[in-house]
Amino acid sequence: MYRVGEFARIGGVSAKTLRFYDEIGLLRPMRTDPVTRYRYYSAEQLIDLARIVAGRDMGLSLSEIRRGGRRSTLESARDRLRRSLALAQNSLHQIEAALATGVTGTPVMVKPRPATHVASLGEIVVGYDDVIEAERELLGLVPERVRGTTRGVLWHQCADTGSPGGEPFVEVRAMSGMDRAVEIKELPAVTVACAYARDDYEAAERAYEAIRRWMRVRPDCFQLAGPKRELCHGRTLEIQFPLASQ
Amino acid sequence: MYRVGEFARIGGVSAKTLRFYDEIGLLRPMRTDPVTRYRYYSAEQLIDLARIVAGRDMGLSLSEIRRGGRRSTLESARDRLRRSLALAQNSLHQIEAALATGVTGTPVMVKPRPATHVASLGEIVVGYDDVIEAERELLGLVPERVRGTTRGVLWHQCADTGSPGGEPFVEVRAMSGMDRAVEIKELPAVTVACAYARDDYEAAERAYEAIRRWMRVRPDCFQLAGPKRELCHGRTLEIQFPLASQ
DNA sequence: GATACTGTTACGGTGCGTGAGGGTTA
DNA sequence: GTAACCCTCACGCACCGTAACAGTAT
Repeated sequence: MYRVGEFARIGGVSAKTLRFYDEIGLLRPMRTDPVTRYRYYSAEQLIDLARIVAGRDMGLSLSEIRRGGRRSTLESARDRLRRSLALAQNSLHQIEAALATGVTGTPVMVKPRPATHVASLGEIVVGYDDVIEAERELLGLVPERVRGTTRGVLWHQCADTGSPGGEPFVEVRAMSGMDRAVEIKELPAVTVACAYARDDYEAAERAYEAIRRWMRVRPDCFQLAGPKRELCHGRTLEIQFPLASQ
Repeated sequence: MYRVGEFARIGGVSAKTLRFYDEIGLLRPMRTDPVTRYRYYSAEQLIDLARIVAGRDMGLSLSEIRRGGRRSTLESARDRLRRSLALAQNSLHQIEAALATGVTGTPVMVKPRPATHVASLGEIVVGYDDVIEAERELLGLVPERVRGTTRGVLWHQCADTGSPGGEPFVEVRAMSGMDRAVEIKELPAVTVACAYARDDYEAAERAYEAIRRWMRVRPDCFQLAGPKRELCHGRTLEIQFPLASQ
């Protein structure tokens, strides 16, 4: 019979851990002195402890260990581990990229975006002033009560000319009651890399450059998937690059 | 100005998270209505939120994020990530090995062992009965009051003959007062893979086989480093394979 | 008697998720 | 009026580490 301290030393865990396992009923000592409350463990219980520690090392939770080593448990734990491993890998990429490109840059974050219904004029215009004009026209055609809160510009890369074309859009909540000139389409759900800029040209350029650099550092992870989105939140601009994770 | 729900949707986090960040002072809303306690965020605060989320995605803790993106912070976070990545990789190996070799086998665990002083006869004997005999002799030569609680046998692999030789040992607490025939040596600190068996021959064989299989599945991680140890805890046998992590 | 154990209780840390129960806004 | 918001508690989770204070084994 061993007391906690020695049993802990032999088993390679802390006495505190053993007390905890006792408390939650995961590994009860063979005998507990009813007067002193001292815990006494038998040598055979080293086997039980080994099973627990082995499970812990495989990333199982204590309740999974308690349920015993069922195949399905192990499989779900494996999937969980794979996912968290991918996340950690990604974090490592991020951090190494940040260290490489300088710490103080514009922050770039990744987030999933749900699908949205938007209205647009259905045409792509080139040139800054024309985009502004098109936006004004669009807002005139979509009554305020059907508008959602999101509006901005989709920037298409014209494959032939190489010059970017803009397509202003507003989110809409209802699909009817619209002028015939506007076209309703769906912005598909997608994960985007995004950066913010205060609404001036230089800041916007810096944000674009930050995302471009961010993507250049991870060419193996992400590819651009679809037109870039420029969203307008009051005075703050949000630049989104849709990503296809690869 | 946005209320928490909409700000959360735009920023890609939950309203709960925003309330939490407010509570800990990480991201205070621009304005809080003193009567209703409603939180109101400005568009510019999306930039602050982006910095937080980007940091989180890099695996920084909230307090690290709060301290701002110092280079040293990022470097220590990177090291932390590398370590936890290695752990997770290892867990994944373990679990895949367990799935491959069958779930219900003898559990194998890894643990670090501190260095120990032991007494032995200084000779390696071959044959089960001879080992038993040598052990008896050793125990006769080491007085009980200097013995530690650990005793067992070191199994050396004789390179020439290929046949294993056993060397019984007992842990000692004092280095003096020993018969001249016994030799004091140090079992070095080492990480071991271990398995337990009830004290019969078949169970011991199964435990050996379990560790061998366990190591075969991970040839890239670990190599055998030194003589195997067989420890005797009452009726329970502990088999230890010293590992050199590679 | 000294020292090395052991006991219990309680709090802390990470980053929120999940209600419950009740006001507020459009 | 009625959704759809929002608020503040307060607890839960996973796995122990770390005191603090007091009794126990050798």
